[in-house]
Amino acid sequence: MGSDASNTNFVLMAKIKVVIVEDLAEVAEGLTAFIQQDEALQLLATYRTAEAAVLELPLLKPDIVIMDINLPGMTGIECVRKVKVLEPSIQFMMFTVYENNDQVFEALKAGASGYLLKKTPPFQIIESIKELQQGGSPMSASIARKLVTLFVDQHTVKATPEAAVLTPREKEVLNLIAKGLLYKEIAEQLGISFHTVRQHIGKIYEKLHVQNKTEAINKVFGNRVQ
Amino acid sequence: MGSDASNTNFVLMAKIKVVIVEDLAEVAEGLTAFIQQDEALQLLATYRTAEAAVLELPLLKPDIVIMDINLPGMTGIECVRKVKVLEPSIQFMMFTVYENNDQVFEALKAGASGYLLKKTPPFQIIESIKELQQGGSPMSASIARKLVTLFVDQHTVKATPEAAVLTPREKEVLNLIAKGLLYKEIAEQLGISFHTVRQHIGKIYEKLHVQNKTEAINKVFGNRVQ
DNA sequence: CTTTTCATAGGTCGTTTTACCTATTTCCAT
DNA sequence: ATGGAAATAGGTAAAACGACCTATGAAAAG
Repeated sequence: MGSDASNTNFVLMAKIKVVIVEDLAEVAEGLTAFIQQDEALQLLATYRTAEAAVLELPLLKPDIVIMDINLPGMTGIECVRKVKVLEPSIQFMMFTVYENNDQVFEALKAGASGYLLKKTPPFQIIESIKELQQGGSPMSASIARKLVTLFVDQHTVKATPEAAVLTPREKEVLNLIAKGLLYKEIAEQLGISFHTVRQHIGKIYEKLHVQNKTEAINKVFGNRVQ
Repeated sequence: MGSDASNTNFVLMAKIKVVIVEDLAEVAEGLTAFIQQDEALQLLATYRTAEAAVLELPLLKPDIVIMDINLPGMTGIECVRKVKVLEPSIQFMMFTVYENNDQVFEALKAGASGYLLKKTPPFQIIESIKELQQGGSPMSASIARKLVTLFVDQHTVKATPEAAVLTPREKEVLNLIAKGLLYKEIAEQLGISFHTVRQHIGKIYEKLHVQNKTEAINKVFGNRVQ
């Protein structure tokens, strides 16, 4: 490996192969300039649409793709999803002006690993490309906060007004519901009657303002489904 | 607000009040130097132990605490947990050489918002303090990757042998079940009949070897209950 | 060209869940 | 000691669910 680097003793490793997918010419040109300035990076191509990228990326097999989200036609997120199943080794860095919660989470689920805002200073963009190549998930601090908040919400029994009202016994019952037990099984496990279980569950639903098991579980344990 | 900045037209906002909790003298001194060099930051104090910090932080009320994790006696994580309940407005930046998964997640659950590795270059540490103050969650790219990986694992239908058997339509139905929708609501949403929904769900249960909604959700999405 | 799978639609029947009631005992706080 | 909530137990009835069937058209696999 590294035979293409034999004519220079400066670059010891192969250059990081980068592709840009961005419809705005100015943004694409700006990125291009920064990338071309860096010895460790090699810009392979720039696409204006997700449709073009979907066709070409699996053939080009770059290391890193800088992907705009709001593209005409297919979104950048959809593009990541499609390419990622074909070539999971390609790393995607989302690049957008917006920091909409759902977009962030959708992009990550689609297979993106990095998420930068367009206001990120150029030197940090370059730095982030290298971090992404090394297996990191570089992201703007405000984006990271969204992930942290979600994580914390999911791993703490919510201290929301609603959940806080549940009595210890009710929380106990709710935990057993979440395990998938039937009313009669919960009754047996807790050594109380079937009717009492129903009574507890009714109170839980009332306090949480929900109508069924699944909603209650989603409400008290962080909701992991969109 | 800002009366203490009236004698200079350079600093428009109050300085960011920083505290360091770190037992290693060299590390603490290094951090101190960087912080004191920056006009926007003000170092209030440095503590050598978590025990001392727990007592003093609620009184000092700094904006930001740079917190080492591996302290003698009480850990930095435990310290964050204790102080955070008393003064939730204090923002904690974990600062450690290790990037152990559990430690990262425990620190975030305890209430930390930022997480830097000690190898982070000084200018980035300073930058991160400011980002934390502005409500972001600055973290090293490798730390962020841990969060992203966990998030993706939790929000994708598991690649278990069982779940892999589900058809695209079945996965779609399962996602709607997980949201707490009724059969008739799923039918409406997908534009198919109530009977077809039952048919899909029956097949899902059969393939997953489960008997009801909750078990199916627990099986395919990571188990949220202990 | 046949077989299988998928997605669709339907029926029946028993079980489970949920809503809406009443009621008793205990314990805690005013 | 009285009022309130928590935990217990029960009844009734409707809605939702799940098991077990059949069946058809399209698409994929053989």
